Amino acid sequence: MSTVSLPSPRISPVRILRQAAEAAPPTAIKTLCSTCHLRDICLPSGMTEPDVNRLDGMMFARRRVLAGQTLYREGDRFQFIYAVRAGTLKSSLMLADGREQVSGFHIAGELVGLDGVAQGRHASAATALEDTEICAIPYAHLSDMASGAAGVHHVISRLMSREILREGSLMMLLGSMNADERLAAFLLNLSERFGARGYSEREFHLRMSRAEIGSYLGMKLETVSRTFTLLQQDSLLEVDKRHIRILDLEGLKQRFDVRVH
Amino acid sequence: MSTVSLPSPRISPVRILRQAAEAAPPTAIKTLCSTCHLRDICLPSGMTEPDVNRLDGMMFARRRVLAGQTLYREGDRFQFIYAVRAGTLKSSLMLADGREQVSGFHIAGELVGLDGVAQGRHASAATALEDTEICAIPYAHLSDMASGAAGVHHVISRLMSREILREGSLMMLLGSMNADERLAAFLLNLSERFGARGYSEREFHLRMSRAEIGSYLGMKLETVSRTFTLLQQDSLLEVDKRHIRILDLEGLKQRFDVRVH
DNA sequence: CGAGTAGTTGACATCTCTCAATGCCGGTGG
DNA sequence: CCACCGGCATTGAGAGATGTCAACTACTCG
Repeated sequence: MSTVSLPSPRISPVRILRQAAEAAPPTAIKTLCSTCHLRDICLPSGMTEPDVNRLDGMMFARRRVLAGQTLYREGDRFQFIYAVRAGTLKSSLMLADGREQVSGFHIAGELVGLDGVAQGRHASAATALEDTEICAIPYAHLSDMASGAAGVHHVISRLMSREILREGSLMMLLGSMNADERLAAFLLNLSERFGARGYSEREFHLRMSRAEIGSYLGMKLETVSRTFTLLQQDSLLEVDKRHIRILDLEGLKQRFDVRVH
Repeated sequence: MSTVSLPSPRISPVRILRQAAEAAPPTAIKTLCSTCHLRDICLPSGMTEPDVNRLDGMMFARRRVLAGQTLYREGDRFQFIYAVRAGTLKSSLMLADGREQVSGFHIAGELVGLDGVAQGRHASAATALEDTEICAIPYAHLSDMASGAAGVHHVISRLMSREILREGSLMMLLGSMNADERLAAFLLNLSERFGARGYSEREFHLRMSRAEIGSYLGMKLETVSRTFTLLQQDSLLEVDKRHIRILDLEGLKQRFDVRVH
């Protein structure tokens, strides 16, 4: 059993997925940003106090999404963006031949669903990788609020721009790195995000399968697996299934700086 | 000599780049969105008339960027977003070993520079691939205007979200397609963008080198070249250096739908 | 005319994918 | 309690794709 880190230790990993089951309706629980333990890294980050109070006025509905359930699917009408309170989600596109392309992973304090703004429909699907809890933020309200408060508008814009940056760096990764550089970059990115949330940077539990990592990084699951053992042989990591311990953070950085310096 | 299409036929391709030369200071010429020939596909697209009039009030400065010159560089302070009036730009990141990673190409009617919103500095550089003309749009003013006009705010958000989508689909491309599928997808994407601007969908002149295409698509320039000849052998294209004629648009689509159906 | 840049092509090396076998774990049913 | 099964991960061997290095051409510029 993993002794490890990461969101919501109280959510039992035993509770298991029934693959297709639809997400439960919103519960009645409402949430205030100003008292949330994630307030400094989530939506309200960078807002002035009056703006955060305005957010509080919206009383976001909290919702649980069990492992394997979807929060929204490709083509669904876009109404909410979602803040992850605890747990992990993946974003993915279904290719018509049935395979999926994973386009991102989202952990506590991150926002999901911004891809819907352009067309009023979600361009990707979001699926929980473990039992997960989110806040549903009605985009229309947020948007209205933004036109009254420059600060809020700016925060939304920054969030979206950050998303652009995130994808830009992934592109770089896919475009010009080989397998071990990609995996190193991926692990370092996760490590950093965990660190920023107060979890261990050096030891964590992956919530995604080898296939999902592979899809995200543009390689096959076997290559992911081989690359894990390679990094382990080089004494950079200890890997036990999904449990990861980084032995040599610097070495890992160099591994992926080979190309980028 | 290419008889071909694409922006600004009046700009002579002969005028040549002095690689490092800095962009000229803004000229005094100002521009109105409401009378611009690109108004339906550029920034004002989707805005109400009063909102467009407000844009007119800002009188965007027009500016010329000669081939090879940069509009902004990685790390530059973010002040403007730029609308391409005529010509072609590329966005790219410099990897520290000196190589560049191209992250996008931009033609008339498209916007460049949104990547700066997140951090107040540009995360990429923009370089003209031919003599190019742009409108400089002061982001702060636009942003101010947005907090007064919900429509403007929404337009900005949509633009940014569209950028996210664009990158998302590129990721898919890099992640799960092989060389000929990538090149086919790239050409179809260009074809579509040209078509939407009233240029020929089937015949155009590439403004970027094989190396730039390769960087963008995550492959080496030799592979790009080989793949061009492959598509030509399959009678899907006629290629003469940068002059492209698509012989079989449907065939090309199938080529890249192999995976996506 | 000589030098430099861009593109094409060939031969070979390297990497990743594909296919297949195996091991491990947890859950289920006899 | 044990046998069996399904899902996930690991590993090996060989095939296939792309990268690397190098030669050659065409074209432009000075």
